[in-house]
Parts: sequence; structure tokens; C-alpha cells
Amino acid sequence: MATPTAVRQINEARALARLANQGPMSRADLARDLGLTRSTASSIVASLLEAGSVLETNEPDPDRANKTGRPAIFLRLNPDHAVFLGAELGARCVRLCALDFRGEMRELRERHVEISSPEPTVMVQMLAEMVDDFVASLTDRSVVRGMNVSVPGVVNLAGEVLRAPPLGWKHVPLKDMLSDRLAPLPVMTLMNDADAFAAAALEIHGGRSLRDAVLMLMEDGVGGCILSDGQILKGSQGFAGEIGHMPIGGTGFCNITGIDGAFENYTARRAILARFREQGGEADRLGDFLTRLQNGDTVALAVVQEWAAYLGKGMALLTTLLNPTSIILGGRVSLLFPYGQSECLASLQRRLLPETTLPSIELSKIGPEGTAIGAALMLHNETFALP
Amino acid sequence: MATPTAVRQINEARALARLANQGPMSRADLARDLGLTRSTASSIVASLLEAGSVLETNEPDPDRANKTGRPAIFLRLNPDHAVFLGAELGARCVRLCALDFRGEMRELRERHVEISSPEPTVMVQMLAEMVDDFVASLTDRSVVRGMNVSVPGVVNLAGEVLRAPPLGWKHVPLKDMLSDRLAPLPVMTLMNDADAFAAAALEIHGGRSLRDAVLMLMEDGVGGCILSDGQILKGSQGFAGEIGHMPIGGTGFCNITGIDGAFENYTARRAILARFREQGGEADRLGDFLTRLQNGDTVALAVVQEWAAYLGKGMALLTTLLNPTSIILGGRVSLLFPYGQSECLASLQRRLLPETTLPSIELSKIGPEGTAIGAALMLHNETFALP
DNA sequence: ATATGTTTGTTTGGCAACCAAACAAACTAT
DNA sequence: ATAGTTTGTTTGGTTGCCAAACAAACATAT
Repeated sequence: MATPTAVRQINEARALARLANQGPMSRADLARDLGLTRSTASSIVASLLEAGSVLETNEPDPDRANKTGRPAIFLRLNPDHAVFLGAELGARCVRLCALDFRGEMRELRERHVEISSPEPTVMVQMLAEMVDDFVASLTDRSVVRGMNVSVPGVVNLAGEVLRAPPLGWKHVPLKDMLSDRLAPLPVMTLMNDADAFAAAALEIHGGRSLRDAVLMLMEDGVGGCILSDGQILKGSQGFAGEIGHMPIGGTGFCNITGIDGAFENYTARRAILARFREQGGEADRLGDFLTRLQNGDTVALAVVQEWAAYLGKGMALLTTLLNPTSIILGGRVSLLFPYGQSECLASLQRRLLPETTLPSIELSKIGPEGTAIGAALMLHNETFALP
Repeated sequence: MATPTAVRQINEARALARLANQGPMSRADLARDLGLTRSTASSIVASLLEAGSVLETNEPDPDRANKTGRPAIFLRLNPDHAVFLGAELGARCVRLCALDFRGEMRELRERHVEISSPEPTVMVQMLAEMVDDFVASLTDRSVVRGMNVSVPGVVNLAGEVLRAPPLGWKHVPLKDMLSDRLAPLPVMTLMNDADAFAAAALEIHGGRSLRDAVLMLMEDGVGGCILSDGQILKGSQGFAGEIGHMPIGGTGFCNITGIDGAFENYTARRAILARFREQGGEADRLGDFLTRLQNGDTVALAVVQEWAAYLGKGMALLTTLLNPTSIILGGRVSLLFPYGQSECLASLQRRLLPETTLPSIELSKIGPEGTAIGAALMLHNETFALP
């Protein structure tokens, strides 16, 4: 609602956000940054100190050369004030990540999945045991704020996995299953793995200043996440951003999802390998293909050129519709990009109006653990957003 | 900032928005709706009455059957408190629309453009004269809040027309030109015609409850507007939503923008007519083509089927990326839709995952004047949005 | 006709949050 | 030592909201 106490809530949130983004600072700094008086800032800081979310430091001002006046008392976030969990349920392994109140990683655990197409109940049990173990290691388990969970597939807003081909799942009410098993620990959001990965990648590639971007997570399939004005595009049911399923014409090099000519049927791992074999090449895994590339295999190079051309076509579609500042490539298949960069850019550019400035195309600097980290980061970022 | 007076600002805005959306109501109604006490509501209403944005009505409660208690004093927006202008600069005519404070249309004026590829200065002068005329007819010209202007082309966030093929314009600093000529009347936003049309169409097709939708404005080219979570997608430079320029493969039936296989090269007016002539048909204008269709011309029917298939392909792309609840078709070419509906839906559906629920496809109920109305509506809606 | 009940709108007193200004504290520079 | 500067606190005043009491304007029952 709109009440005087709401003003205080907002100002406390703004103060916390400043401390999170800009590191330790004094009450007077906060007052200047937030446009409040020092007295008000003091009052707000008093509340935060009492709540335990902020601490006074004894460390002296690092650059207090030529500074007159009374020295400031620096304030910083209390790292132990909260823990945010993020998890990834993948076909090969289950990962659990824990961030502290500052967003620093505290823990990253991983368990391999032995069977293919594991039952949902088995995966829930695996993750739940990892969570139980971690929580048991905490001195105060009440600081755990909750957990976000990602799966490689299509998830609706109600927390149901509609389809997750790598896991062989269809119509699994995963959020409810996890909530029941892990109660009272709240399972906050069930999300697509690409969205989670994007949260981690974006944190590195510009953070909050990056407001319009597209991320592609290229593995067995191609996942996507569209960032528009700083927000992840969800769509009416939560299915937006399924870049891999875009129909871009033709029939594709393989058929992953059942949609003829879907983007991922040209650009995902299986598509590359299928095309390479079709041309007489031999490679069972992406690593094999990469080795051939590095050795200058002409067939492999030709296949990469094709791959890059289709990648550029998809990028042209995204650029036309969304006008992003950057397109960020993640996942193992993105390692092919340096070999096809010029072809990709040419393919992209000839499909755009000359007036359009090209988006910058960047390779994500984060590895496979990014998905679990991103899931946790989204929880962290939410608590520092304005109410 | 976040100050106690900000609370009052927000609550006044909320009260105005309620009165705008739900019509006349009492102070007590407002208090209940906004979650405030009657005393606070009274205080807010007193401010609004003094500002002149709200009036007390003498009209009795329309359905005061079986109602006990003291009768309410109904409040309503003062229609004369403000005027919002919207303009359309088109290749065939210039339109000016004026809305009152309630959003009701007060005036819609139109002047034909005789020359093709008119100079920007000529168009600015035409519009400025129309605005001057209208403002002169007002008893109090200080109520004019400003004007939004739309052009058929690509506009950046700084208010420059980068290209407007129907007008033959490139790199015109139109917003500054208009601001200079019309000062002190503020020219607020320069926008794409599809965005303006979308504002008017959305008002009819669900209003604020429609939060994820795509609008196609199909005329000589195909313009687009993407609504995501209630907001128009702008992109980093304001170029997002250029649906007509999406490269969907192939070479197209004609080449409007210079992009091979762009969506509008299959689906815009010129594409339809070019394809029809290529197949031996004769039609110079869309009206001719429609007549043939109504008479059961088999060539025309076949061409519409092709058109519909490509339309469906574009819709599949949009649905995959954006997951909208509706796709709204506007512009004269959308009149073809009934003849190709089943083909379009089939083309759409076979390119989507079976889990996806199809967006509802609707024909816009608004005519060519929608663009000017929408431009004004966007100004109106902004003033009723929360600060 | 009178009394009772209900709903509206206003008034009064109190609380929370902010600001402005004065003040005390803790330092640097001369 | 003294003056100057910056920090953090205290005090008094304003604004906006709420809770509760009250007055006004009706309908209905007796």
C-alpha cells in the first residue's frame, strides 16, 4: 500500500542495495547517495543494525589522505545475515550453490546422476539430501531464505515442468514435490536452465547496466533468455525466450524437438555432429569435433561455416525483434564460435537494415556451474530489489 | 525520492487512476478501493478538487435501490482539466486527435498530403497549422498537456526518424523540428506508427488486462508492436518490434526493405499484389484483389493461402519467442485474414510444440484513425500511471 | 410522527517518517 | 592552542496516514 511506513521500507531497501552494490560506506555517504539528510540516514542505519543485516566495521578509511574532519564509521552488509540457495537438476549431475548475504559464493556441491531418464522422485530425493546436508552444516539454519531450482526444459508459471527432454520428463509438478519434501524451507521459483544461466552470465557481462540482451545456452539443445529493460521476458505462461524452438526455415540438420527447421536443429550439439557425419566426418562427441577443427579439418571447418551462417540468421531475427545491446553465447557449443565468427557476423549483417547497429556478440565467461549460481543469484537480487 | 509527500503523490495518482478506470464513485468507495481510511480519502479528494482535476456530481446514485444510509456524493474526472494531442504523419494524410482528461475523443482532424515524398519541413508546417487551429479554438489553451507524434518508419529514442520509406525520409531530427515550431507546447514522444496504433487497438482488445500481446499493422509494409508485461518493448535504441523486417527465409514475393525474405516481403500489400500478378492475376490495388476474392477467383484464393502460410510462420516465431496471449491484426491487409484463417492456424500450429497453447488471433476493430488516437492515448495513459 | 439503524463524510488526536538546524565529537592544518 | 571540517546525534516542526468519535442524510420499523 501507500503508507508512511512504506516510505521507510523503500528507504531501507535502497540503503541495502547501495551497500550491496558499492561496498562499505558511511552514514553520511548513504545520506548523500539516497538524497536524504544525515539524521534520516542515521535512523535507517539504526534499524538495519538492529535487524542484523548491516555491521559497523572498525577498519579505517582506506584512502584517508588529505581528508579533514571527523573520520567516518564504515558500514557493510553482514555476510551471515542470510543464505540463498540455487540448484540445477541436470541430466548429468545435480548442483547446489549457496550464496551469502553479499552474494558471495559460500558453497558449490555437485552429485553425478548415474541413470538416464531418472524418475522425478529420485532427483527430488538427491537434491533434498544435498540441501539437508548443507543446512545441517550451518550454525544457524534460520538464515536460509529459500531456494530457486532450474531444469533443462519448459516450465510454466505454476512450477510444473511441461517437458524436459534431457531428463525424459513430461508434466511433472516439480515445485510442489520439492516444497513438500523440503518444508519448511521455501522453494521459491522453478525456472528454465537458460534463465538461471543468464542471471549468472549477465552479472559478469555488465550487471545491472545491461538492460536489453539475449542469452543463448547452447548444449544438446539451445535454450534462451531474453532480457528486456532489465527484466527477464516471461510471456503469458512463462514460455517466452525458447530461442531453440524458433522455426527459421528448411528442415535442419537433425530433428531434436519435432519442429522442422527449428533453430536448434541447425545449431545445437546434435545438429553439428549430425551434419559433420553426413559430410563424411567422424565425431561422436563435441570434443572430437573441436579437435578436428583445431587440426584444420576442412570438412569440420565447412560445417562450422554452415553452423555460423544459421547462427547469424537466428541472431538477425532476435536483433530485428528485440534490438538488444548484446547477445551472449554460453554452453559448450559456443566454443565453436571463434571458428565461424566472420561468417556469423556476415550472415547477421546482411539480414539487417544498414541503419541498425549490430549487437555486440560475447562469449560467456562462466562455466557449467553458472546455472546453479544464477538460480541463487536471482533469489539474492530479488531481496535487494525495491518492494 | 522517498519522502512523505511522495506517498501523497502516489495516492493522488492512484485515486485518479481509479476514477479514470471505474467511472464515478464516492469518497468511501475510493477509500475501500485504495485501502485507505475515509478520512484520508476525503483529504486526497479535497486536494484533487482544489487542483480542478476532479468534480463533485449532482447526479443521484443510479442503482440506489435497497440502499440504506446517507447517499454518497459522486466524484468524477473533470473532462476539461487537460487535453492530450496525438498526431499521425502519413504518406497520404496528416491526422490530429485530441482527447480530454477522461480519454474521450474531442476532435479528430485530417488533411490530405498532395505530394509524394514531401519535405519534412512541409509536413511539420502542415501539422503545426492544424495544432495552432485547434488550440485557438480552446477557451483555455493552458490545458493542453502535450503531443505525441507517429511516423511510418524507424525512430530512435532521441526522436530522430532514421528511415520512413513511405515518406522518403532518412535521418530527420523530427522531434526537435516539431518542438521548435510548436513551442511552448511540448512534443513528448516521437514514435513508430505501429506502436501508436497498438495503443489504440489494445485499449479495445482488453485494455490493461492484456499484458502480453503482439500487434501487426499490415499496410504497404508490416509494422509491429510487442507488448510484454504491459509495457511496449523498446529495445536498447528503440528499434524493437520491427516484425516486418524479420528474416523468415527464402526470397519473398517482392523486396520492400532490401532484406531478402523479410516477413513483410511475403505478407504486406505489395507482396500480395506482386504474387497475384506473377500468377497471372490482375489487381492494382488491394480493393481489386479483395473483390476477386469475394467473387471466388481461384488464383486469388491460392495466393491468399500462400500469404496465410507465411503469416502463420511469422506468428510461430513470435509465439515461440514471446508467448503472447493474443496476436492482433490491424491495417487493411488484415481484411484478407478470414479467407486464409485455417491455413494460417495450421501453419502456426505445426511449428509449435504441442504443449504450447495457441495465442488468440484477433482482427483489430479500429480503423486508420487508430494511429493518431493511439498516440494521444499513450500520453493520456502516462499521466494516469504511478509516478 | 418518532425512533432506530446504516452509510457517508468530517473532525480530532496520535503516530511515523521525513527535514532543517543546531550541537557534540573527532579529526587535520596552521 | 586555535580554527576549520566532516561526521553523527539531537531537537523541533511538517506532512500524511490511521483510529475513533461525530454529524449528516437517508431508509425502515413501530
